[in-house]
Amino acid sequence: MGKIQTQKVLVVDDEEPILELLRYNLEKDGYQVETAVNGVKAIEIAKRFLPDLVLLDIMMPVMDGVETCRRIREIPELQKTFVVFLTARSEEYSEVAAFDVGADDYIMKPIKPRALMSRIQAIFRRDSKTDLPSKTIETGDLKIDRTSYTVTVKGREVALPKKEFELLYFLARNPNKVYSREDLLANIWGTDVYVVPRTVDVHIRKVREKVGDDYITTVKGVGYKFSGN
Amino acid sequence: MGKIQTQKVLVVDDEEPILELLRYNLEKDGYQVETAVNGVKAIEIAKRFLPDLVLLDIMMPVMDGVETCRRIREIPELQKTFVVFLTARSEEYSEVAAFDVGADDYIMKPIKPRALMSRIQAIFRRDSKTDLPSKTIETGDLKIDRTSYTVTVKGREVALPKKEFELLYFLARNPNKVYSREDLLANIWGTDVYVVPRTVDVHIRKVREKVGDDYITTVKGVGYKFSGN
DNA sequence: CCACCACATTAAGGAATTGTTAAGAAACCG
DNA sequence: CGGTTTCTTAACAATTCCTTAATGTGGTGG
Repeated sequence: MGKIQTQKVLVVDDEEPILELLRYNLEKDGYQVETAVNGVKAIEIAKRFLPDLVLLDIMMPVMDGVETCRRIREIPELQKTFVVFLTARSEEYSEVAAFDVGADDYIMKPIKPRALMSRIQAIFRRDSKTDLPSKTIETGDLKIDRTSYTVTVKGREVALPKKEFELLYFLARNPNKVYSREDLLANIWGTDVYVVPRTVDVHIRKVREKVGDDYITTVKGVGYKFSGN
Repeated sequence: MGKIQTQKVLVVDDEEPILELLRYNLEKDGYQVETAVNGVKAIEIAKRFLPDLVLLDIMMPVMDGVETCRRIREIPELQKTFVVFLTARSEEYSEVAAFDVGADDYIMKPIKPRALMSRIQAIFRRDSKTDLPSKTIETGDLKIDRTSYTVTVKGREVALPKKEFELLYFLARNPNKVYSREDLLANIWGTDVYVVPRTVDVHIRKVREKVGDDYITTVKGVGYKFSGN
């Protein structure tokens, strides 16, 4: 496994054990690692270390991950740097918010090292940032804009509440893929909260009410999917 | 509610109240549960019980969780078993060691039963995803896509109800192999429900009605087979 | 040629799943 | 704090799907 890597990774988290866990696994895979315990120090280190990838905890004292990411994005030398968020809760910062400040990926804690490493490899593999997830998804006469949490249907703009938006956004990211209620709960609500699966139905209905019945299809006994026409 | 689960869970913790709490919640959700109060007994029980998941307290007398996990990983029959650590906040330092011996996840104490159950579901769901065989089958002008639960015949997309889809998908996975009605019932309906074998005929007919008569062939006195042209 | 057998087809009742609504709880916002 | 929006849950309605049994069809051997 001793692949020769020259990639530089900066890990930012306020919890010492997490830093060690990540450093241990990254170095084992041959990455060059630096760590920082808050956003301010991260910026400092980033300027001289010029990492290829920053792993950034969203919840931190002094300067949180979102703000740190925004500052990193302003540094000319770091234009090509990847930023990946680490987050414990789906409630406080959503995937949508993370992408909005220029994150390249979004990983939920608890961190499973093997899964994380394969995600990181995947990020480096798409070396050009051309295939960044775009800020909007467009199919037919539906436009989903994650910066404003709005959806435009046939030119008519509709504002969706958070859960409804994320539901539609999640389904639309993988058109035609069927997700069970449990899949949707795990991905949108997170695994740390429990809500009854039928709650999904209600949100589905509200989304349909607002954007029309033509986009989300029910697959009985299985789940829901987005049908790009 | 009473979904039939056959998943086996071994809970290992030195605190009796924790064991009871977990047993109660797991059994309520239909899991088959065994418990052990230390690592040595856990290994013993695991060898004969062959659990699908082990919930393992990190801090235990006699043999701690990390060592127990290492031993479990050495047992050939338990290669596919998930190991999830239970850990209190103050014990976070052990994460590195925990993942290094092959843990699949960790859950923080104090345990919130509903969140725990949702995490456990997520773990098993992840598993069932990975061992699914190739998601789409293509032969001639028929395409069967398990991701979207749709079948495409000569470019025309048809939606099949669950049982019909499963039936077609199952037959198509082994073209030209003849399955008796009993085989099909056992594999698609499962062994714990009884339906009369002729029910299969009705489903076969409905599938033919939707995708055409050219794909499923009747072998008189034996059963049905998928004929890849 | 007819009786029998296996499968095909149909229709109807019941089972299971999803749609819809409303009400209370929780989060949000001045 | 109020007032408002959003989220969750539970109840009931609507719908789809599954199963069964009854009847139809074609082939086959006596």
